[in-house]
Amino acid sequence: MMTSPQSPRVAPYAQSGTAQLSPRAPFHFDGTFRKPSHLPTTLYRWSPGVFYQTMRVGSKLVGVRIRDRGRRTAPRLGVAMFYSERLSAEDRRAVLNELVFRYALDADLSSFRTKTYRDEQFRTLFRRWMGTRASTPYSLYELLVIGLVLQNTQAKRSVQMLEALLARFGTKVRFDGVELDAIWEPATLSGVTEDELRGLRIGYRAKILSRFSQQFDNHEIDETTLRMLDDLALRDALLSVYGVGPETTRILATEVFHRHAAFTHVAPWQAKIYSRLFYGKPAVAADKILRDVTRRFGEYSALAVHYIWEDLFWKRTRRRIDWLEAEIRL
DNA sequence: CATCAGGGCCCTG
DNA sequence: CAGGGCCCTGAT
Repeated sequence: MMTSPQSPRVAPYAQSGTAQLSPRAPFHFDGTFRKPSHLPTTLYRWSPGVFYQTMRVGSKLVGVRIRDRGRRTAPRLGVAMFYSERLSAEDRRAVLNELVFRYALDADLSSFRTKTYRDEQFRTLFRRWMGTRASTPYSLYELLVIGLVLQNTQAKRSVQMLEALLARFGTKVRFDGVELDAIWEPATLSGVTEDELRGLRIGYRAKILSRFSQQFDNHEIDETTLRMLDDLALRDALLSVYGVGPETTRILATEVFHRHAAFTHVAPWQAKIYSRLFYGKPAVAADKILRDVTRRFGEYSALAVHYIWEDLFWKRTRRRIDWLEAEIRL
């Protein structure tokens, strides 16, 4: 068994560029940057109107602060970038372009809005969150790592596995008074054996992590290429990755690739929750839920469900929801 | 103490 | 196409 050295800690970054972004209206800042149903990690930090994360641009690991500088109908984001040295104009541009993609800042939600505002059951909820993007701060590789530690366990152990991996392979980054962890690059794991990974208590996931990391490293999996595929081809490509099944594919397609129709899978524990939300009863079959939601929201089924799901978990942050606690076990 | 299920997926029959 | 097994951990 190996010992786990502390993750490298880079010297505090200085501010190295600012910019403004203008998302297409409507844009909901907190709905987009805070996802209360997601695994809480040390990889980002949210508080109302402010979001911190890191982002890799080439070999550079850049700190990013995003602030709400507008309104829902006239959105504007103040972006500050932090790095150990001055960032080139090209690097700054790359960060901004990546933010536009990761948060779908130019998404046109007008027909989604029209459709959902006609939904009798949830129109108030859709009004409350309109402008929220189905998004994630993570790259494909990073969300794959998160998805991996989420598999076949409960949130507590997922956090523990992620912490162990970050302590061994991650980087700590300090900027603007915050300290965040950053996920390693795929190449970092190239010389690492499966047994060594198992030593971090990630179990059978070691094999999966090794395999897809290597595929990223040798560009067999390439996020930029995948972005250009149509929904079906993307789904096939993701499903073909060893260790990636229907649930992880749904998450990646929706949140990394913004495929708003990607409501393609309902896990049993989720079915119980949707049953309550949509039908007001405890146990509607997953395939019925899938059919009904698809018929109801069509090409926006994944985005619509995202609003409804996150709204529930927002409520949970404010007051205990007994029936929900029984289903999720954190 | 032993047993079991968990925010999933692979593999076998 | 259904169901057992997988690493490990905390709950029972």
